[in-house]
Amino acid sequence: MGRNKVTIYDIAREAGVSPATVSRILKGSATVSEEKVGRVSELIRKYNFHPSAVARALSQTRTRMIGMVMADTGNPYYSSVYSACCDEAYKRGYIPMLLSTQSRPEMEVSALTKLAEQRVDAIVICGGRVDLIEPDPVFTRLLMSIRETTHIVLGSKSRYERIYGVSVDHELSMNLAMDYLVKLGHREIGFVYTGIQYYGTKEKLERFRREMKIHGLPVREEWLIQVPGYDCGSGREGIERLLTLPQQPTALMGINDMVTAGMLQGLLAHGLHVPEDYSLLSFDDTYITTLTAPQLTAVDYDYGQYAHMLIDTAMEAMEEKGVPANRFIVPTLTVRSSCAPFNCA
Amino acid sequence: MGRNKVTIYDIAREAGVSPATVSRILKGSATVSEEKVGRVSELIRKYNFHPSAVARALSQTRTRMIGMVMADTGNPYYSSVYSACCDEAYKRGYIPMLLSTQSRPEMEVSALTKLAEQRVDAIVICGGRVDLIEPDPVFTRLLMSIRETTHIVLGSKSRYERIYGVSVDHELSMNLAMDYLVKLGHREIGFVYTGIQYYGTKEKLERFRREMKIHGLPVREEWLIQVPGYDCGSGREGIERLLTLPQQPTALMGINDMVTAGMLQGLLAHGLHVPEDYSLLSFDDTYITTLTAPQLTAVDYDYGQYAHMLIDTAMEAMEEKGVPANRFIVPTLTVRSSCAPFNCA
DNA sequence: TTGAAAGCGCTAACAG
DNA sequence: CTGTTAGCGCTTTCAA
Repeated sequence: MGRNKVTIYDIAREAGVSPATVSRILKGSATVSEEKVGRVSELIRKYNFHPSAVARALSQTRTRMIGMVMADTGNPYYSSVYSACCDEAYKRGYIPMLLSTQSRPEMEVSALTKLAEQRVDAIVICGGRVDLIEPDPVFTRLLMSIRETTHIVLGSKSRYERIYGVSVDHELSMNLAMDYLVKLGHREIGFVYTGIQYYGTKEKLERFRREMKIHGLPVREEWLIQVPGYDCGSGREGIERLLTLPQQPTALMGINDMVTAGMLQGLLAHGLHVPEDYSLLSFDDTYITTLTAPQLTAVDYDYGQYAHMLIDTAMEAMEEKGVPANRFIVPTLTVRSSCAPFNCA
Repeated sequence: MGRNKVTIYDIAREAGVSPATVSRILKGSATVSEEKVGRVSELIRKYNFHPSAVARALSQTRTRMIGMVMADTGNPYYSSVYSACCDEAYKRGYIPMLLSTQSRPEMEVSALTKLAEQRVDAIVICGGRVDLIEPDPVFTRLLMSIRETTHIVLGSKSRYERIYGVSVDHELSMNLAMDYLVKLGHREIGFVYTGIQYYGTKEKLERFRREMKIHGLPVREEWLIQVPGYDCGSGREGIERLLTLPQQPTALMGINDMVTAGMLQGLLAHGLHVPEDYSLLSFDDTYITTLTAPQLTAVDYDYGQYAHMLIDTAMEAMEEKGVPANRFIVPTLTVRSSCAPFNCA
């Protein structure tokens, strides 16, 4: 099977032209006579000829593929980013090659290596070790070596020369969340989080403390609850721990939609009501927020815009334009039904 | 950038050996002297040399890539299948190239065309027009033409010669669901569904009617509610329509997890309780089922096994083994908290 | 407007 | 065990 692939040589021979002419017709160079275009086009159709992207890539020393390394395609956050990036890449005539590392750090190395071998024209990395506050030296070295031959764009802040970053503004995200809750009258606010080793969490936590101070509210350390993962079960666990405390906040934030959905489950399981007993606010605003009852109010990133900037940055890097090292996307707040005003008795 | 890529020629020259020797070392053919292996390996490390998969593919006329066309990577069903397929492909030394068609039929054509041009060794197609009961002639023709050069495996039943299928057993799924509900004492069962143009839905519906008859239960047509999409909003809409009816079933099934989550929302919004007032049962059992409160009881497909069979079938097809045209994966039922026994008064 | 010919970077006989 | 050589299928000067 497939051994008998037809090539431009076959087409050329049968059409009585040179392979070069077939090649020209394939890419639509106008410098070919109508007549030959017709003959060749017909043969292309007749044989269902699909020119080999492999041969073309070898010859042009570029693949028109853009590699993507994502921490976890099962996570709706990443799958949203990915979907949007696909659209953007297609629009520009590129095809995305996604490698998911399934949250396993060692797979980041193999993913990057594979993409380098595939000679993708650029690599977009979202999540994983690039987000670590404490950079991993081995991984950094790999990144540096690949950067010599392939353009790299991170879906987070870049601290590296000649590696670009497009990042959510985590601090502004927290601001939005806090402002909203405070405006609703909440003065006692808790936060269920995970991943302090990552920038996103660290920045949110720091901004949380700062904003509390600005608003003249006391930070209650026991309401800052660290859980093991970004999943639903972690959210439930957070609530279990919270509910053992003698005093309770009136509003709670969860680090992402899954954790917050878990928190909601936990509260409901205890016969508590949202938003009557607790206001709940989430970060990311993936479709998860619309699946729960009540639906979750969440800080929202425009994934379309995010993807656009990611791919644009990659394109500009390839065109050797002067690209700014870091770009940020501005979060907004999408209000649904999980938060209510708090009126102190 | 990247123009100065190092090749096996550079390595060979500097090591004082032939390119062929470098090539042998790269793939680990044992027939090279220790000494040369050492010298070459060192240079490979020194230059961070990554052999070009493009050149290799051209030379071997195979890419070791397996293409995947998925209807909607945002849908957790497909992202689960994809993740599992990634693992399976990696294990076998293949790398997956995913193209999402974002549920737009016209993108199926471009996705297949691109994968054919990329010369992937096999293509796995999940969802989209291949699942249509009424096959699309244009699409079928494309499929037939690609099948001449590339092995194709469908994530559903295949009706085509030399195209293989790995499919969920939809009829058995419905059986499992019905048996469970009937065993709980439900006699009045409704079904919110969409996609009658697809096999999966048609088979479920037919089996639903048949099972009702077998159990001696009357089918109430007004409880078979067709909604516009596979999303949460459709589920809510289904419930709205159901609640206008004079009589109500005691148990409801939703065509997938999103629809069922929407149904749950709809019921809760009306002050109804699950499972006390209505039992709710879903199909697919993606992680969505664990995000709602109560968590959803659902018919479960083993995605790991599904992916395994999909990729295995592709491998066997490539090895020209005698592959059975269609294989099925056997569903199971995962019981959570959305169904309760029904005791007629 | 067209064709010849030299690559692109690797692999795989085939000799030696 | 190792080197030479001829592709793999397309693009791209360079001439004509």
